[in-house]
Amino acid sequence: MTKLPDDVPDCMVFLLAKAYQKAHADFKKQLIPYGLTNLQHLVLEGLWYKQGMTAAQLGKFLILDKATLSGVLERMVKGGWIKKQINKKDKRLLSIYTSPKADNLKNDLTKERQKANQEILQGFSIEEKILFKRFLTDVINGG
Amino acid sequence: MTKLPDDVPDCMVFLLAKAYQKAHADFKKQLIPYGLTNLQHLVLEGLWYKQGMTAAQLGKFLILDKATLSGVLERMVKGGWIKKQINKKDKRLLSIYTSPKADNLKNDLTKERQKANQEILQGFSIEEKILFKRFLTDVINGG
DNA sequence: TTAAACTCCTTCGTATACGAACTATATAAA
DNA sequence: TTTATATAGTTCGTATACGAAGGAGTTTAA
Repeated sequence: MTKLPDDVPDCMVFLLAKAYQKAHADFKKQLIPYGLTNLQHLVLEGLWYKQGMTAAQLGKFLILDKATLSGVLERMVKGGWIKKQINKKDKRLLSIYTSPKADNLKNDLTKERQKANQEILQGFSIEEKILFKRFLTDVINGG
Repeated sequence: MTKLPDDVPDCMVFLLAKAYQKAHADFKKQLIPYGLTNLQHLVLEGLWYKQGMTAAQLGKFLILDKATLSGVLERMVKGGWIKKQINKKDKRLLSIYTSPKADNLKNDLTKERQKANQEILQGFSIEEKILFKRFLTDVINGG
C-alpha cells in the first residue's frame, strides 16, 4: 500500500475503498497465524454475539449477500470452525453454531481485533475516533 | 443494504468494509447504463489524469495489485475502452491510453462521480466532509 | 561478456462480493 | 385442497483483490 497522491480527482468511493483495503490487509496479516480470513473472523464474532443464528440472520447481521455467505460457511464447516444444523420445524433453516476449536480462540481474537482498531485509529484523538465512526455508520445507514 | 445494528462488537475493519460496500453498490448502479464497473471507471479517471501510464504506474496510482489490474485492463481492451501499446525501447512496458469511446463519456462520468460523492456525503456539513476525507486519507497513509 | 539480479506483466490459486436462476420447503389464497 | 406465493440456501456467472510463481526483457556486476 503506497502513499496516496495529493491531486487525484475527488472520489469518495475510491477513498472508502482504499481505506477499507488498507485496514483489511493489515488485519488479514494479524489473522494468518489463526488460519482465519477477515470475513471468517466476522462470522465467528456474529455467532458469539448470538449463537444459533440462521444463515439469513447472519447475513443480515453482517450485511452480506446470502450467496457470499453460503461459500464462506461451507469453508468454515470444512475448517472445523462452525457447525450447521437443520431446523426440524422448518427444514429450510440452517442454525449455525461455533465449534470448541473456535471458542478457544475467542479471547485471542478479541485482542487482535482491538489491536487492529488501535492501529487503524492510531493518531486519532478520542473525539476524532467517535466522529469517524459516526461518519462511517452514517454512510452505511444513510441513503 | 440493511440498517446497521447498534451493539455490534467494535470493529473498524467491519465499519470501513460496509461503508465502502454501500458506496460501491450505489455507484455501481449509476454506472450500469455506461457498461462500466466501478474499477474500470477508476482506470479511465487515472488515464485522463495522466495518459499513457504503464500498468505499473497505473497500479501505483490506483493503489492496486498488478495481478488485479492485469485482468481489469484485459477486459477493458476487450470492451474497447482502452488501448495497450508496447514500449519500443523497453519491451516489458505497456503504455495505456483511453479510446475515443471512453473519452466521449468523460463529462458524463465526471457528473456521475460528483453525484455519487454528494449522495455518500448527503447530510454532512462542509466541515464534516473535509474532516471525513482527512480521516480516510489518514487511514490509507497511516500505519 | 556472460551470469546474476531486477523489473514488468501474466497466470494460477483462493477468497470475497453480489445478481440471477434454481431447488426445496412452507404458507396463503382460492 | 390444490394452486399461488413467499422464503431459505445453493449454484452459476462475472468482477474484484492479492500472494506466489513464472516468462520475457533489461540492467548490473564480476
